[in-house]
Amino acid sequence: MAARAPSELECFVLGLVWQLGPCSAYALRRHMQGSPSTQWSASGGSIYPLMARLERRGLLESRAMAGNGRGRREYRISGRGLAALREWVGPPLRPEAVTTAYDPLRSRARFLGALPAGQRGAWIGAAREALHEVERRVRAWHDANASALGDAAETMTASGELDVRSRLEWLARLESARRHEG
Amino acid sequence: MAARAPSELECFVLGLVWQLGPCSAYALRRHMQGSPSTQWSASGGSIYPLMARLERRGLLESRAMAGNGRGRREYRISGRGLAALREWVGPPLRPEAVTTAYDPLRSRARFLGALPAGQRGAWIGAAREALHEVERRVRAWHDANASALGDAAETMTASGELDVRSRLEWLARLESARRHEG
DNA sequence: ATCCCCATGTAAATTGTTACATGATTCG
DNA sequence: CGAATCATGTAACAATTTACATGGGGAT
Repeated sequence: MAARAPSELECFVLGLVWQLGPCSAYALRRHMQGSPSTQWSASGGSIYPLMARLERRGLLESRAMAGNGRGRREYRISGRGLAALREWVGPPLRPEAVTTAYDPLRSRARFLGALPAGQRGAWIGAAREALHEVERRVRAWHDANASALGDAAETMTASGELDVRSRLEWLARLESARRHEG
Repeated sequence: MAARAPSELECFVLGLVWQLGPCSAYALRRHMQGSPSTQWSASGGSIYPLMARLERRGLLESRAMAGNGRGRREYRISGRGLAALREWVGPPLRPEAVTTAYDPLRSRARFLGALPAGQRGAWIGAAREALHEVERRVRAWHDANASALGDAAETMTASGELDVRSRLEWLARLESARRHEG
């Protein structure tokens, strides 16, 4: 009867509840949807059943919220929940797991050579422009949320500013590799 | 009766067939499994039905291979397949799509603060070690496959050497952000 | 009263994985 | 021949998304 290991999204939500403090499922969804660096859609179809599940397993606790809505509940992380979060974060990742599992930009860049030569530069330019747009959103989010989160490192990972910078460097290297061929 | 847009994995396989030239489904799987920068497991359960599907849709063509195995077939990309590949690669990605969609390392790093303070440095060290291991595999793969692929940029994106470098920089910045807190 | 937004929930479809089954070939 | 390996295929399962349904509250 070994309880199955929680999924990535389940642990991620657990982490968010830990980080944000007590909040409703709806507030958590809004937070995820508003963040510039989200890996999941935070759709109702995933979040509501997921949080109910986590409560049944004793990783979240909830109490009914006054005032608003249907069975509106406020969730907080339990002691067992924090332990589960640590069990998820802590163990070192295997080499296969430190490399990104799913990445549309890289997948496509890999076959850039299938495009007519004249289009490749424009493709890279458009990707850089999209990344700059993300950079702007990250800054805006950072300014709006810096106070709500903990330390600087936490804010940096939550906003995704680390990610954007890495990707811009990645793109620059790709461009320079392409340039050196003529 | 608009044919649905091919999935990411379907397009990725299309790209690989284009890049590798005519090959069997098995050879393609081996290539994917041997590559250090794979985003999919390349399991039989995904690849075989997928390539049969792509052929039914006219994006791949195949002919029976002599000699070996059951219905062993050699696939090549068709004209329509190349067009579909270009339609997938070409269009600029929206900002939401240039950011990685799924990333275990970043997900966990985001909640590093949930670990006891004394464990955080070790966690980052272990992640760096795992990335160095990937770096070694990338180099070995690069040396073994450089000749089989086209230009330098193609080899770099296929091996994932761009990715490892970016991630090591990402990790270094994370570490430095954590250090500046005490 | 009605309309719109907040908030929760459900059902179906999509996509991929794991585990297994099966057939052909090669090698001792 | 028998075992290991190459090669294809299937069936059950898991996770998430999309689209939809529903209910409560406030504003006009």
